[in-house]
Amino acid sequence: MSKINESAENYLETILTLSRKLPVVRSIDVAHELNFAKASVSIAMKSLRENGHITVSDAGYITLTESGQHIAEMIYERHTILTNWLVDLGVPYEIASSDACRMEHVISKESIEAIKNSLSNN
Amino acid sequence: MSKINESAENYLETILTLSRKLPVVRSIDVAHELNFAKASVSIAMKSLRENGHITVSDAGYITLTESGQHIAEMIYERHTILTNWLVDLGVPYEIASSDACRMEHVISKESIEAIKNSLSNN
DNA sequence: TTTTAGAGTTAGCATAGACTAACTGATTGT
DNA sequence: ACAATCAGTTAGTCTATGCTAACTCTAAAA
Repeated sequence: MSKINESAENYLETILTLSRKLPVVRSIDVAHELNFAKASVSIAMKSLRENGHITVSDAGYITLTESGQHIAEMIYERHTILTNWLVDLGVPYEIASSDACRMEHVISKESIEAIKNSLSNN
Repeated sequence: MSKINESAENYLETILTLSRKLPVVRSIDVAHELNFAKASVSIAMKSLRENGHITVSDAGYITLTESGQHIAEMIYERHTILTNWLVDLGVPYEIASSDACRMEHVISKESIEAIKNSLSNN
């Protein structure tokens, strides 16, 4: 369990968003989504599996465990908050989203909460 | 010249801020400021020197070149903007500043401009 | 049935960026 | 003068993360 880094967070978030678009999520889907080599994804999935954040069926279908789901949703929420906030400030969606993708892994709980609050009472 | 990465940006920013606090800036001062081993700083300074972002005197005094100064000021401005913005939202200064330190390297020109504008007409 | 394509894995490599240990050279204190 | 300290450097290590090349296995196509 545990042991989470920026890239792992990103993979988990990607698995979550893909699971909303696709009937099943495989390594290859993650690779295509992120434009990574499938070998890189294979290794990352192995590590996520070993750390208990995903399970992988015999058919290669990836499912988030409770901890994986938790992390993925947390990161996804951050992504949404940051993107909305930047878009509100007039930043084009594509740029806002790609900035959010990088900031979501480094911002503190406190700051995210503060932004979230400022969005609700705008 | 050129060739700049997140860690180099951070070193340049640190040299700039130290140069405002200290009569001269040496590698060891940077190491203390960042809590890095002096060997790590030595290697980083070598690279900054080779890329033309700093010069180092015989006595070991570090000076930013034009390009180094330019980058350092840009990052420092981002740091200030991000910190102020978070503090405005109610985030404690220490947290705001440390978040800014990580976000300043990954946010786009467009987003920083947008935040800057929102700060001026608040 | 034989070939081909798709998916996953492993081995080996590269870069970035930190670290410790050990050395050099200069300065300082006794 | 000599030892101790301080600053800088180099060598070698480690982790994180990406990559390509090459292999396996399965399923589909001819």
